[in-house]
Order: sequence, then C-alpha cells, then structure tokens
Amino acid sequence: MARTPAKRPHRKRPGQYHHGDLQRAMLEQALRTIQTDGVETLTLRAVGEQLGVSRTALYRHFSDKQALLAAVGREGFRRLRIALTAAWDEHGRGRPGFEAMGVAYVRFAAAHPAYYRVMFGRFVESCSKDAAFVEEAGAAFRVLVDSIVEQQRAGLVRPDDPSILARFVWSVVHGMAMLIIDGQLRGVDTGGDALTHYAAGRVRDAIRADA
Amino acid sequence: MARTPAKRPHRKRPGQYHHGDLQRAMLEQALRTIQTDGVETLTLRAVGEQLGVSRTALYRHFSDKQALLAAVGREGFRRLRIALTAAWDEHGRGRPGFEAMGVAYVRFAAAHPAYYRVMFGRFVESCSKDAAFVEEAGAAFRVLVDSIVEQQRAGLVRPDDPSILARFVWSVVHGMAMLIIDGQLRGVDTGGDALTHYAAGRVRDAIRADA
DNA sequence: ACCTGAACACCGTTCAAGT
DNA sequence: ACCTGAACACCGTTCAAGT
Repeated sequence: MARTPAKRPHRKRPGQYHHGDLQRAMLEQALRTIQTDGVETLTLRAVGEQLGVSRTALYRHFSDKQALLAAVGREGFRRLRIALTAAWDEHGRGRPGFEAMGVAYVRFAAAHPAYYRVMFGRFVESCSKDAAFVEEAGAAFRVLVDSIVEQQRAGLVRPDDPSILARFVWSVVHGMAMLIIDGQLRGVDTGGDALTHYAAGRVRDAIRADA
Repeated sequence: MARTPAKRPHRKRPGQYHHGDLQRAMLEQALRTIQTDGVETLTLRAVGEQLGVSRTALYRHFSDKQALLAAVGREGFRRLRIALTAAWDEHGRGRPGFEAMGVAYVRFAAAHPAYYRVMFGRFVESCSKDAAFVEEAGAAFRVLVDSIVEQQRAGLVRPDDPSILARFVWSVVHGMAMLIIDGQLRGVDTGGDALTHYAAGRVRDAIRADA
C-alpha cells in the first residue's frame, strides 16, 4: 500500500506572525491526533496549540470542526481508492485481483481505524454537504463497480446489475472492517485475517458466473 | 417485531424529593432522546432537566455517561436478539427462517439507527468493560451461530466452522446495516430493501451445502 | 440513601481588535 | 488577508451540604 510518510507539520516560529500554509498544517495535525488518540478526543484548541497558533486561527481556513473532519475523510477515501486500484492492477484484474482488492480494503481499515471512522459513521451526515467529500467517496466506489463490470465482460462474474452487486460486496468488506475496528473479533481473530480469507472464498462462490 | 410502547418516563413532582425509580426513568429518557435527536446530542443535563431532577442526580445510579450508554446498548442487543429469534422461529428454522433473520437484522438497524450506533461503533471500547453489555451482545450472536449449526445438521449449510461462518454472515448484515444507517445508499436504495433481498440470494449461494 | 448547588476544568464558536 | 484574546454558551464530573 502506498504510504505517505507521516511528516510532522511544522510549528510556527514564536517570532513570526504568519504560519505559511496553516490550512495544510492543520489538516495534517488533525490526522496525526486522530491516528494516535482517536476522533473523539480531537479538539481544535489542541490542534492550534500544537502548531503554535491561536485556537481560533482555524476558522480562517475551515468553516468549522465538521469541515476539518470532512477534509480528513476525503483524504481517507483518496488513499483507500489508491490502495484498491493498486491491488486490482497488481494482481491481474481478474479473480485474484478482485480478492486482493477485498484484502486491501479490510487492511486499510484495520491499519487506519480512526481514519476509517471519520470516512464512515456519524460524520457522514454533515459531510454529505461537502461536495469534495462526496466526490472522493464516489470515486472509491467506482473502482469497485468498474472491476465488477470488467469481470462480467470476461465471463467471471454473474451478469446482475453491477451497482447492486458492488453494494453487496461493499457490505461484506465494510462489515468486516467495522467488526475488526470495533474489536468485536478480539481474541478469536483480532486482525480479521482468518475471516477475510474465508469471506473471499464465500464471496467468490456467491458472485461467480458459472454457479 | 415486538415493539415496546414508548411510554414517557414520568417527571418528578416539584414537591416531592425522591423520584421513585430514577435509574429506570433515566434509561428510558436517554433512549427517547437518542431516538429523536441522536447520540451525539445526548447530555446528562438535559436528561436530568426533562425528568425534573438535578443534572447530577444521575451519578447516584450510573457511574458516568458511558455507563448510561452501555445500558442503552445492552437493551438494544436484547431487543435485537428477540427480533432475530422471532424471525427464525416464525419462518420454520430453515433457509426461509435464516433469510428472515437477515431481513429482521437489517430492519432493526434501519428502524432504530441511533440504537444501533450505540450498540456498535466507538462506544464499544468502553462498553467492553461492562460485563452485562458483553453478555447481551454475545447472546445475540449465539442466536446466529445456533441457527447455522442447526442448518448444518439438516444438511442445508456447508460444514465449515460455524463461528467463522457466522462471522461472515454477520459481516454482511452489519455492513448493509451500517451503509443504510449512514445514508450511503440514499437516493439509489434508501431503505436498503433491494440490497437486502439481493444479498439474501447471494449469501444463500455462498453458504449452501450442495454447491 | 438520595438529591442539590456551586464549582472546576473543559469544549466549539463569535467577534472586535491587532498586525 | 491572517491571526489573537476575551467572551459566551455550553459540556461532564466532583464534592460538600442538604433532606
């Protein structure tokens, strides 16, 4: 998976007044905080403080806290889409590629749980007003739909409506991702590897053309 | 589905000092608020105020806000389990019964989204310390596992490890439930009926013994 | 045993003022 | 244009005191 190095956003020098690229720095700082401490403990005050900037400086660059979170979620969907495309391409754009996509999806969620929580769940309601967020989420979903259409053309997948088929597969990976993130599999299959592998086989049987 | 009438918890009379059954009243009031306004807007202060009681009275009955939410989630799992058992029993404890369980699961989530959000997602971490919560969640899961074992004995379902098979099915319904609740299907299949119906057929093919 | 009221340490957000 | 500082209206939680 393409991993962007977690470079720390620079603190403002005490002397200078302007930060430089405060918008970007705030997004990165929010990301770091969310990844280490979770979304629920993210405060605008702390973000400002860690950048050596007033706690209200954020409002010059984001309309409010929700807008900051929408930007985080949007970045998450971008990374997820890249991970999915890479898996699909690198494994031959067929059944193995499709399975690799599923694995990549679950791994992304397991590796960036806080990220994933911002992308889905409870913020989405307010994020749905953010056009860029919706667009990025749609782009990620389209990778899945396209891969299904391509497999249907190759006679690998049953010729049902691709978008409902995609929503079914999405449900499976999303469900696994959430169960893993919420620690619902803790103890029996913490990372969800056994489940992911098993589900890959079941989904293959569920959607194959030659059933 | 068995629906408990949403009887409003009684306000304390201004004159009297003791409320009576404040613990129960607070749980019910929290439920009402969550169902109408969502979890994120639930405040202990409002709960107290609506019951005509001081905003700190709650601490006599719950250790903190998390404990209140754990009690809500626990009640949610109880109702979900009852709905699942009813669907399974009333449709013949076979393939139709299993499909009815799946439908009942998704319907429960769609009908009580805020409930479902408390049961899963982000609170679970702290709820996992609450023994009663964990027990109730386990009981609901066991209904699913038992139904799978029963179908395996009848030769209807492939003889894989029942618990991993159950986790796969759980992922499917949980994934659908979350997508519906988060409004991710809004516009195309808002209530998720088309998806639920389609998924039922796919899951049947995925887990059938005579594949 | 059960509840209150004031107090504490937090929030997000606004707005006039500074640079 | 960008940032600050004080202020406002909220939170959850603690704790001594009342009934």
